[in-house]
Amino acid sequence: MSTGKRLAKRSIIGTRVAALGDDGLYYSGMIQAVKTPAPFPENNNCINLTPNTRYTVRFDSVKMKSREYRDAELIGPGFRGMTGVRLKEGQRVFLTYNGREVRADVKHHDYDTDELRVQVHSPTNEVRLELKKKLDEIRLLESRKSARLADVDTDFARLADMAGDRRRASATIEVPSHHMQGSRKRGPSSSCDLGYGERDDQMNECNAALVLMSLSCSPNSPRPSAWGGRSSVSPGASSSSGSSWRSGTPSPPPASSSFSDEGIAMDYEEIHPRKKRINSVVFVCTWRGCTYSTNTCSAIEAHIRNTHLGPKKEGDSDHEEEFYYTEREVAAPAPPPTLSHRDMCRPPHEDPEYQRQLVGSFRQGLLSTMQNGNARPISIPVTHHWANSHSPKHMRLTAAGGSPGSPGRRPRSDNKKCRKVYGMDQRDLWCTQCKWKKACTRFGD
DNA sequence: TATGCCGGGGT
DNA sequence: ACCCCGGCATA
Repeated sequence: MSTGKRLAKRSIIGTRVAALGDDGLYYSGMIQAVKTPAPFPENNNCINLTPNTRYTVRFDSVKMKSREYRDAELIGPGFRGMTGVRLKEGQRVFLTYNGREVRADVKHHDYDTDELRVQVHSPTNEVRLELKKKLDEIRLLESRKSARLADVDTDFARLADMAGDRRRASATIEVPSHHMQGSRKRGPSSSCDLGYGERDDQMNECNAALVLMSLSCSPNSPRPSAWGGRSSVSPGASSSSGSSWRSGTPSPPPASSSFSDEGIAMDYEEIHPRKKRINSVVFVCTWRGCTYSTNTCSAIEAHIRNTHLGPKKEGDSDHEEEFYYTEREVAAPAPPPTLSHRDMCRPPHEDPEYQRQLVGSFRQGLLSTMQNGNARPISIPVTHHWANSHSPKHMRLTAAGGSPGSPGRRPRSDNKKCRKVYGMDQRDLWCTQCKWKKACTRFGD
């Protein structure tokens, strides 16, 4: 279950970002690799604040070579926002116009007022209109959903396709929802052996799911045979929504932004037993009946393009391939001792755990200073807001460090919690989670 | 024993 | 999503 405490530590690999090219323009791409320099010893709080982490960015444009960047150089979810960014003339940007995302080119950027003149490529008429926009109204990354919608001319063709063959392929992204639908109860121990036998395709989906499950399980770990068991399957699996089932499913986000203020919090809890260590990524083709997998993104995209989608129209870079593969982290047989936590979590400033620690220490500092009677202004650490509606393609669910021996339950922290701080009589001051007897979100542990 | 919070249930 | 609570683990 998703509680405020249980926060996703997803890998940022696959996150879409924009980065500066040699010509001074920003280009979109995705994080392909993270290089963390020698980890600080025993810094296991996920606040490995080394500034030297390098992110390899693979650009969408084939003309651009992959390059390494520091996090401060990247623009995207988990990295810096648009504030302070200076855009040159000719910069390709995206903005919402008449309720849909449109492409535009920067004509002029006034660095003082952060106002831009942009020329919009309207999908519906050929007239190129110029708009004045504020910097925070524009994005460097296109949102996948809108991009498909905005791309009207190809979209109809695609819709037609969707009705036919290709739709079947997408159907593998969805999840069979029969007996679980509407029920909050966990399913029976095996979701594959009840009511599915008569339908081949559903069976295949189950098999595919099993394959994917086994891909993400360590060979040493117990097989996920007890699917209904307490910790094998996320409770989210019982939801009728397919996308929560397969976190890697690169389907477009249902809403423009699904991020809550509790962080980009997802159910990461107990998708797998906690002890699992994950150290490499494979890209698995999700095309129906295809089991192709490879370890490079470009290879899987080439496979999908060549084998399943067929040649693309020239100049068409809709990244349709992305819909037909998923990224899986594969567990290593032995835990790699060198892997830094940083590789598996978002940049520290975005990590809610880290933020909570900051807030927690801030609050406690505040309390103690108030008790000492010499309160002084304290600046609250603020993380910038990512205005782009784009959500990263691959939300990875990763096991937490978890206490050994007692999986599923974290040791009680000694920190003051709302109950202690405010007392029962000021219960209305408690954080919501405390009120609900959930893990306190106000005072970090 | 008091507290923290997980898991589950109700609306 | 929001709210409630039984019950377990732990300080």
